Amino acid sequence: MRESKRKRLEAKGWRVGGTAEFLNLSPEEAAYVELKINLALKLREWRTRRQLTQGDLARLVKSSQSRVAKMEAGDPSVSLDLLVRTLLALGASSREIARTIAPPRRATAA
Amino acid sequence: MRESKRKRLEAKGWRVGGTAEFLNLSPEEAAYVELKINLALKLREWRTRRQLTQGDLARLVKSSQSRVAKMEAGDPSVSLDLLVRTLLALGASSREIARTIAPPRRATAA
DNA sequence: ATACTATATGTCATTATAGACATATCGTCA
DNA sequence: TGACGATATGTCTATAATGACATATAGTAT
Repeated sequence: MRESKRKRLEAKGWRVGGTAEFLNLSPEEAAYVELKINLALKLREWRTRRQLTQGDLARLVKSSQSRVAKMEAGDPSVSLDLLVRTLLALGASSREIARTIAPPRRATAA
Repeated sequence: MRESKRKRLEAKGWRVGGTAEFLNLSPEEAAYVELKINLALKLREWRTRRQLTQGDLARLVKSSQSRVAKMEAGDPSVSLDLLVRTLLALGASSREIARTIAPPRRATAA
């Protein structure tokens, strides 16, 4: 991506709720990493809900356990493409992905 | 990504409404390309709305005119990452991106 | 403690995507 | 017609992301 140094740092110190504005990120950079982190969290949620190990999922999407771990960790080396493709492979719909990226106003809440 | 041959074909013959199921794509592959195409269309919409040429936008996001053209054409060589980053750079919000990926139920409609 | 299973982390060679540049195509205006 | 501005398309080298593998670190049993 653009500057992998920064990314490396970002993804290290993240905290679940209200994620990444404590570093000197431009608004759109922050939005971008938040978006990725939300997808990452959702991915783990889906995988565990479906009772799959990282290895299982890796086989399912023809990747590797380590890459799945990195996806779920929001590692800067994983692309949106891979995250989205993997979520789709897990059965997520476009709408569910959209909701993950940004919940609609007044969501019914799970 | 996975099979660039296919992708090459996909992105060629696309039609705006109800996009890509006329090729032998798996459901999730289809969802993935639809998602990209929707973002591509939105990108052009935002750029033209803001009265920017592809060259202007390219400078804005430190890319090149040709890459912007490819983004808007849904070229398989452009990543979700680039599309999303560019939309964010144009001022789109996560919610707007989410709505582009999948409109919420019963949208108020523009 | 050891052994086993799941997950995390680091590295590497291969592959995909990047920006850049040339050039073709299109539209419009003189 | 030709010239100009915008967009499209093809190709290049450089860079980033990929799967694979090794290995470290939980966690949970016995």
